[in-house]
Amino acid sequence: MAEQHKNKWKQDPQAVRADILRVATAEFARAGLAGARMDEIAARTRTSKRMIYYYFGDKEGLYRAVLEQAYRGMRLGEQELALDSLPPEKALRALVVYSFDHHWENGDFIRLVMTENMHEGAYMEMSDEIRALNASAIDRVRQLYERGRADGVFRDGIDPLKLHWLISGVSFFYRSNSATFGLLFGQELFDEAGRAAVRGEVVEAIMRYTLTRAPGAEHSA
Amino acid sequence: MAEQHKNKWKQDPQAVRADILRVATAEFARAGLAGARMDEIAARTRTSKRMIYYYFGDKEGLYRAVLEQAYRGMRLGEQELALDSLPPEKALRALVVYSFDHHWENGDFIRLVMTENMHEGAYMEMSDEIRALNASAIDRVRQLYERGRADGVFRDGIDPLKLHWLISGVSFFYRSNSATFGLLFGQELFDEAGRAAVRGEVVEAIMRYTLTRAPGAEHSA
Amino acid sequence: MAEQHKNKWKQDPQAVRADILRVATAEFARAGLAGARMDEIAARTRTSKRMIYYYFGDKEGLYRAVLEQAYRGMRLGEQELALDSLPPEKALRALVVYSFDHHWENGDFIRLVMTENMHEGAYMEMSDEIRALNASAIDRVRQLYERGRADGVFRDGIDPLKLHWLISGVSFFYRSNSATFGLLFGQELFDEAGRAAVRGEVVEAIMRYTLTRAPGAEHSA
Amino acid sequence: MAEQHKNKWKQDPQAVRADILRVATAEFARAGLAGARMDEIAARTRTSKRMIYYYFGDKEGLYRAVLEQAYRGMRLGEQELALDSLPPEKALRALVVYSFDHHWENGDFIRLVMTENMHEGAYMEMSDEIRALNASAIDRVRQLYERGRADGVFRDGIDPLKLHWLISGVSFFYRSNSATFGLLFGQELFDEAGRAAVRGEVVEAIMRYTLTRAPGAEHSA
DNA sequence: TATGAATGAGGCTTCATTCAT
DNA sequence: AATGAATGAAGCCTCATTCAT
Repeated sequence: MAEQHKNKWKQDPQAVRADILRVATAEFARAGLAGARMDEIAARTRTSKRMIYYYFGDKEGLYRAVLEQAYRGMRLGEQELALDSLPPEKALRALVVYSFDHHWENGDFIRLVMTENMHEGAYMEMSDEIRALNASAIDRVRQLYERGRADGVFRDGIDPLKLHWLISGVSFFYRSNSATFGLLFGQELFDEAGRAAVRGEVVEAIMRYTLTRAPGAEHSA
Repeated sequence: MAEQHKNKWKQDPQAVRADILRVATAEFARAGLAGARMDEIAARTRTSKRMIYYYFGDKEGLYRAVLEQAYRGMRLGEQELALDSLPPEKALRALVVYSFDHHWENGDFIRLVMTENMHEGAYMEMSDEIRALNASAIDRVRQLYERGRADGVFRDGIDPLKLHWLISGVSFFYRSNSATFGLLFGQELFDEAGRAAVRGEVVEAIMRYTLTRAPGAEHSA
Repeated sequence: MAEQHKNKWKQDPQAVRADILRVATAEFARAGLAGARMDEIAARTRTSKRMIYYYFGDKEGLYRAVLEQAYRGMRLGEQELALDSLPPEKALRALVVYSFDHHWENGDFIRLVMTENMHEGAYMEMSDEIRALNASAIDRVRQLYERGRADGVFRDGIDPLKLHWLISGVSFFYRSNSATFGLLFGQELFDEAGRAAVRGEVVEAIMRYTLTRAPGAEHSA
Repeated sequence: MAEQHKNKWKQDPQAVRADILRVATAEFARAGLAGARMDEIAARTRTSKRMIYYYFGDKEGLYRAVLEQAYRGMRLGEQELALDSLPPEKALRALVVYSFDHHWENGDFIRLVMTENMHEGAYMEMSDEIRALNASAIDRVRQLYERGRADGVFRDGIDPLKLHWLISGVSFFYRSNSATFGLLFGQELFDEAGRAAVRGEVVEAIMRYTLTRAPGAEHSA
């Protein structure tokens, strides 16, 4: 009776795998690869420690599976954003806003990527899937940029890859370094209002970087 | 042979402390707090494991000392940059270039800050010194911005704190996430030429964000 | 040869636990909490050091388990003494004799209690079980005393708790301080004959403390 | 200036020794031989760790010195009690009361003797001085008893050594086991009122054990 | 006589992983 | 497919003690 929550779904390998991955994601995100504890994961799982090894081989195998799923989830989320139906400038604004918020809301993903970077990308390197997933990300930016340049809204000479890098970078950094930056320069940058303000400036910066004329000119005209 | 370099300079506490910190910085930067190995640090030191505990108490105490020294070194380095003697626009360009390069060259610092963010800034929070060190960083940007605004080169309405955040953010991210970003989108972004190109775009973005008129106008005139 | 007795009975948790407790009891009794060595315990066990931590968590957890078992064993032993079938005076004599001998024969228990008192009872305080066990001990004395008082053999005004304390005290002290007392005043007090003599005097003292008339009067009459 | 309390009395070996012994007594009493920490002692001393080794050789040497001093102090205290000027019965009452209170007030001594008994008296055995000190203790009881027996107040057949043992035992036990006994049977036995009550019963028990007639008869007559 | 620095040996505990059923 | 028991290797830390000055 005290164990009633264990083994609810015997004979459902997919569910067991998903359960383990859910718990492991939280644990690896919390503590990194070295800091994560297999015991902790097993304890929070609906199944036993033995099953983790059965399904994932070892700690690194589990970590890799977690990383892959995290990237998959992140990229899938991005696809819900329909940029093609918007005019280029609005689409770019939407993309930046989305990127900024999406990163903020996915702290576990951020922390897994930080972890992975601490390991010099060694585990991501093993995963063909992750690279395939990201190829499309850059395409979206490229198409958007080309569309805007054709319209004359976006200036020439911008490398879509660097534009993507810039947008990702500030979005990522805002979340990844919120702890230290908040401590050093004030938590106000990271509360509800501060986040809106920073996001506004990020959009401003990206638009000024991209647009032919200064942003806001459309309003003054 | 493995022990040949032990105990060369007995009875020099400052040197011993410095030696330990040097080695520990590399190890914590390499593997994070959980992944670092006291044995590894001790082995690479001119002294013994016992002395590490003698001087720093425990692993966390050593980590804290490493973190403090890393911030100290980073901020001290920044002060060699003389911005006041340059006109605002050139000074800002110099600041961005310096920030970008300085972060790139200090990978250990970057990785320690990543580690610290994985720990939600828990150890930095204990250090009054670190906060004191960083207070001046923001002042430099503020003074520069005010100077440029007075001259009319910089537009109104920019928050120096957010400007500092933006510059730090892209500089930090370029290094912190070079592994994963390079894997996903090509290592060319991070080789010598790529770095120059990215740096150029970063300067461009910051200048466009800040200047009253579009950057490069000075050249075309 | 040193390892020949390892792992004879795999997969029998109760036996493993019991084995560990048996060895740990001897070690903690020998050297106290600080002086006991986990390595020593592990070495004398049929299992490994790792299993001690598996079952008992840490050194203090093991010590607590040892302490609880020691009290349990001591109190269980006492229950084999049937006092109700004897007339009060004889029952009290039997109780004192039993207490005196029982303490003497259980040196490990004595030393564990000494250890616990060195720690101000900190570990016993955590154990509800130990307190429950001892509640009955005082009841037995109370019932015996009431019976004797009803018969007029025991004088009025005695607090059963203090009577219990007195009996326990001398019984405990005879064993706990035999080393120092024997060194200072002669080992003869603690050899076979000396023990019988002291026990006789202890009984005499308790009876004189309790009886309405002087003890031995029954013989002279 | 931060160190002003160190080294106040350079060149006064006796004071330094006394200072070390004072601190070490508290530490060994607190934690026993194995649990005591040389660092802790050194830190609380007005001198340095090196001096402890200089004066006492090693930890065991220091412990022995502490033990000897503790016994010396205890026996010296006892000599202030003038029994010869009192009639035997009153003298015995005074002796019991004194023993009970004196033990209670000297918790450090009690704990050192407990410690020594955990070590089977191994260190006391090395000290001729301690044995010499205690020889006189038994003499005092013997003389008192003989005096009382000559008067007819004390009954025949009592062994002064056992009488001494009995008095010491209950006095010692009351203090040594107050933690566990208090936890098991209530702390009231050990508060101010409880202590007075227990002391009264201890006196009662010893008097009933010793006197020819029942105690209190003198009052009723 | 005095001190801060240094040390080797050993202490407790934790980890990812595997075994027996 | 599943579990509780078991494990070896290695982790961090503390101890009494001694050295260099």
